[in-house]
Amino acid sequence: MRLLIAKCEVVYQGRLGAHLPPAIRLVLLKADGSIAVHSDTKAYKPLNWMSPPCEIIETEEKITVTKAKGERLDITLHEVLSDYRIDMGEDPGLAKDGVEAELQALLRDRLNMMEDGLTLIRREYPTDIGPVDFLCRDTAGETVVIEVKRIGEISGVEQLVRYRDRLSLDPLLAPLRALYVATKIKPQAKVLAESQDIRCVEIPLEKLRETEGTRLSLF
Amino acid sequence: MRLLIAKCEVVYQGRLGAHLPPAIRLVLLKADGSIAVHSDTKAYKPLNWMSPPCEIIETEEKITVTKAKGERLDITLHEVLSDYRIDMGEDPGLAKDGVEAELQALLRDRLNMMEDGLTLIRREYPTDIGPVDFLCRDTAGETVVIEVKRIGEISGVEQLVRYRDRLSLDPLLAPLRALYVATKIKPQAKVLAESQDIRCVEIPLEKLRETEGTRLSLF
DNA sequence: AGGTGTATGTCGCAT
DNA sequence: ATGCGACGTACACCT
Repeated sequence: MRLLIAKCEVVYQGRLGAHLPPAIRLVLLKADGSIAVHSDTKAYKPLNWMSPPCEIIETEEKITVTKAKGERLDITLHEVLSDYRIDMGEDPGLAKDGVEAELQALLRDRLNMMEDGLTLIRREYPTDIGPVDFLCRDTAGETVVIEVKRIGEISGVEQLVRYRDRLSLDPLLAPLRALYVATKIKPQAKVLAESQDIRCVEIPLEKLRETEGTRLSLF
Repeated sequence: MRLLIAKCEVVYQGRLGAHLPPAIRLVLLKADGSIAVHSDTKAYKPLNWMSPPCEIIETEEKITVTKAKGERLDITLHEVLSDYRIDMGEDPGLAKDGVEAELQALLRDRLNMMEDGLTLIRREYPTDIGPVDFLCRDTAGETVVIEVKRIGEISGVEQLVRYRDRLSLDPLLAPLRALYVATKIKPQAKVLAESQDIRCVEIPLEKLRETEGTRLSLF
């Protein structure tokens, strides 16, 4: 990694055009071939950047970065205040939990936490407007379309309505109803869901984790 | 701005959980009160971060960051390799040339590229759920509700459906139909649009730029 | 390579 | 505060 602190001017031309007047900034050149220009504001976001693969050409007073599709970043260095390099070695990487993928994996083995007696027809059931998280059958033999979200917001309800409408065109799946599952569902999303005859189920992550899965409990 | 390079271990608990095993990383503390942990990969994204407002408490071997809503970032410093501070002064900020705005401006003078014989009733026609990009009349005297997007995705279709539903309540505007215009429209959005009787028109940006506007050609 | 959905998305702006 | 749309969204995952 290379940390270059300099008074510089930046021009980006690509998906849009952008210009940065001269000021002192941090230019961050990573080992992955990326480059980013940071000011002392904007939290974690750089003012300008280019992600790999890109070509970085450097002279005494200019860094020119180009990408395949005609994108271009020009950094004019007016004064270099510091130029520091360090070898960081390999990064062991990041472990995450609590994302939608984990939720789905947990729920797959705990279908009964969403509703008693559900059996799985298919996970990621494909439709031509996108995949349904879970397609299940209930004890009465009705098909249940399920959308899972980490945080249940309005847009998720709309997504679910689309899936239900789309699948209701298929006579093999009728009759059909929908279920909205999230660790937390926002009040307005609940209102919208209920107005669309969609049942909401909130399952806190801790509760999911502390229980054994249905599948496991069979053995 | 402060650039801290250290062998460190990071734990984030908040909207999700994340853990970083010990390794050499860059800890970036900005004047805006933000903090970000960067590795030598991942292009412009930090591995972990916290944006302001947040409270940063530092001891010899630990940085603890907390936010109002129970978010928490713990950085354990095993070995500090470098600790550099610099005053960057005010940043003059970023000037951008928008693309969405340009697209609309170009189309306004080229209504016939969306559909032959359109006349403009109003741009940014106001409704109580937001402004319609273009409201036009066609050769048959029908009102046409138009939504313009740079990239045509499903959510744009939904937006357009809401506008059409809303405006169809106004007897002065009936009969009414909708048109979805974008430089590129995604397949799933097309499917949804057509199922809602919405016509899709794709107009590449280059094509827009190379043509003269209708308005101009009148003179 | 292109399409789709997720994100600790973030960032504005309007309500 | 919440909702909604835009972003050079970036990014992983799939065909």
